Amino acid sequence: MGRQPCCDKLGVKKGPWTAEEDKKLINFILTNGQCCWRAVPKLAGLRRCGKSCRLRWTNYLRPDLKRGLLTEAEEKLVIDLHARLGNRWSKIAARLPGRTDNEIKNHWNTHIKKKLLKMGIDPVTHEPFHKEAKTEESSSTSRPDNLLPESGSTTNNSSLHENDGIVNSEENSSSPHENCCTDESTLLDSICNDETLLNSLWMDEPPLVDASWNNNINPPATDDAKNGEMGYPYPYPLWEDNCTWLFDCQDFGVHDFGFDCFDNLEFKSLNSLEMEEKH
DNA sequence: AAGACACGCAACCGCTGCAGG
DNA sequence: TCCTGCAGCGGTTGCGTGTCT
Repeated sequence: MGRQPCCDKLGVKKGPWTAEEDKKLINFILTNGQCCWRAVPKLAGLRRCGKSCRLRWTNYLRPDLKRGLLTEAEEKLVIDLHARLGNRWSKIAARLPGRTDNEIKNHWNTHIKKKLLKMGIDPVTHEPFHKEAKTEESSSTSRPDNLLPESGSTTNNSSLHENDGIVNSEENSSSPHENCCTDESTLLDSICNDETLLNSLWMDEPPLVDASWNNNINPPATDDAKNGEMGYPYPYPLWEDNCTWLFDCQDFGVHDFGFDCFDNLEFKSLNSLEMEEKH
């Protein structure tokens, strides 16, 4: 329908971001918050597509991001969530504070998929291959785990819990986890038997960590948020806790950017300034 | 030491869903 | 109700880096 491209293709830069571009984007978002992404490149003085800016921010520059490989616990959680949600990486990422959908997707494709294949588990259905072959013969009754109902149908969480092939104790007797890896099964079981966690997993609400960012870098105020919503074992990433990334200069010299202003006090005042501006 | 290959990650592309007019 | 524009999502690609021969 002649829809405009998301950005003016002419003069829009592609490829890896430079430190200078990162600096501009960070500066802009820290002072203005996340507004209309389409307008960001212009306002921030970047020759980038708004989409590209959003991706760069959410996947790389966001200060609440955890860096480094997924922990074993996170990996297990990803596996479990994938069994329930399928390739809905953003939903999965929403349950893993500090992790991005892209990161999880990459990790899945490069690590977890291979692991599962090695274990003889189909990474798509989370069923052991031999079992899958069996069930395909009498397929009408079986349902791949990744075809679970949309999260809108969360009215009967307990029944889901009981009936889900992954957690079903009956199913566990012939589960891939037991066959292939007791460590995996132990942890998965512990996750799956955690009613609170499971219920929360079926809720369609993202954890507060994301909400905080939707609210433009303001740290959560509630104790719930600090303790980790839904009883998550993960420490809730606070802005103050995570701003250290700026000083780590992990991939570029933040100090070279003139970001020395980013000490805790400055962050706090910055936050309060933003709050004032909004009111 | 150097070339080939494999791997992992960042970024892009195209599609979808949603909100506003 | 339809159309349009936007943000967001998931699949895919390409490049940088590490490892092997």
